[in-house]
Amino acid sequence: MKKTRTTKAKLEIQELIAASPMALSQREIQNTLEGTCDRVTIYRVLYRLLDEGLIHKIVNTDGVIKYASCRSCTSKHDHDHIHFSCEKCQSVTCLEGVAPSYTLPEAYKVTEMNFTLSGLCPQCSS
Amino acid sequence: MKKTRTTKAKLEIQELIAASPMALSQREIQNTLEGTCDRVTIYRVLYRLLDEGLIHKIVNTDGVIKYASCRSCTSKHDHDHIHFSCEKCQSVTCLEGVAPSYTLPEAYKVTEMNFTLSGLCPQCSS
DNA sequence: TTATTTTTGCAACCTTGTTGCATTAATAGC
DNA sequence: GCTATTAATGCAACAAGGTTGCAAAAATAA
Repeated sequence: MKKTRTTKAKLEIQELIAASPMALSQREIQNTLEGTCDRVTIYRVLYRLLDEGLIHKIVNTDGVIKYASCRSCTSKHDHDHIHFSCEKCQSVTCLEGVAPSYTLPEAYKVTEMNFTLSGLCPQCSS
Repeated sequence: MKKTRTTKAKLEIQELIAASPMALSQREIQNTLEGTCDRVTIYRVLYRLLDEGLIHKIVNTDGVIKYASCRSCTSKHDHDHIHFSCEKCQSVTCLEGVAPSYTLPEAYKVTEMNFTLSGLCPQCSS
C-alpha cells in the first residue's frame, strides 16, 4: 500500500477546491494556479484526492469532468445529491440537500449516481 | 432558415440509432458503418438529428456523449427519464418509464436534466 | 436540365486526458 | 541533521473526442 505525501501542489489544489463554491475542472484549476505546477500533476493530484475520498467527481453536461469538495459526507460517502449546471455563467454547483427519489426495476444494481440539472442558477435567472 | 436534406449518411445513422436498444457514441456508430462516411460527417449528422429533435443526447459517466432515439416523446420532448450505464458491458440504456422526483429551491430554472445511474444491468447482474 | 444551396470529405487543429521515464522532493530511520 | 528510500513531479509524446475551413459532390428548387 502506497503512502500518500503532502506536497505543495496537492495542498494548493485541495485548498482551491475546498474554497470554491462551485465545482472546478482541471482546466479551471490550471488557470487559477497559473504555472505553479504542470498540467499532468493536476490530473494526478486530482486522482489522489478522489482516491482518498476528499473530493468527488461530476460529469458536466458537455462531458467535461469537474471536481468538488466532499462536504456533507463525513465518515462514509454519500454523493446522492443533485448538481446544477448553469447555462449562462457555466457554473456547476452541488445542491447538497436535494436527493432525488426514483423506483428502478429490481434487476438493476446501482453503485453510483450522476444527476445534473441544467438551466439558470439563482444569480442568472433573476 | 436552412432546409435539411435527406442524405444516405443521415438515413443510415438515423436507422442505426432507431434500431439500437442502447445509446450509441459517435465511435460506435463509426465502427458499425465501417467507412460508409467520414468521421466528421457523423458528428454533423448527429448534430442535425439532435436539432430536429429525432434523437437525444446522454453524457455517460466517463464523459463520452451517446445518442439515443426519441421514443416516448411524440409531439413535445420529455427526456425526464433515467439512463443506466452498465459498468460491465458498457451499455447505456434509456429507462423510459422511470422519472425521478425531486424538490429544488425555487430560484433555479431547469431546462434540461441528465440523470445516469451506473452499476450492473439485468444481463450482467444475474 | 440547370442553378442554388446543403452535405460531404479531407486536412488540420484544439481540448481533455493518459503514459513512460528520468529527475526532484518527502519521509523514515539513523 | 544526514542519508536511503520511495512517492511526486516535469517533460515529451501520445490517444481519443470533437471542431473548423474549404473545395468538391450531391440534393433540391425552378
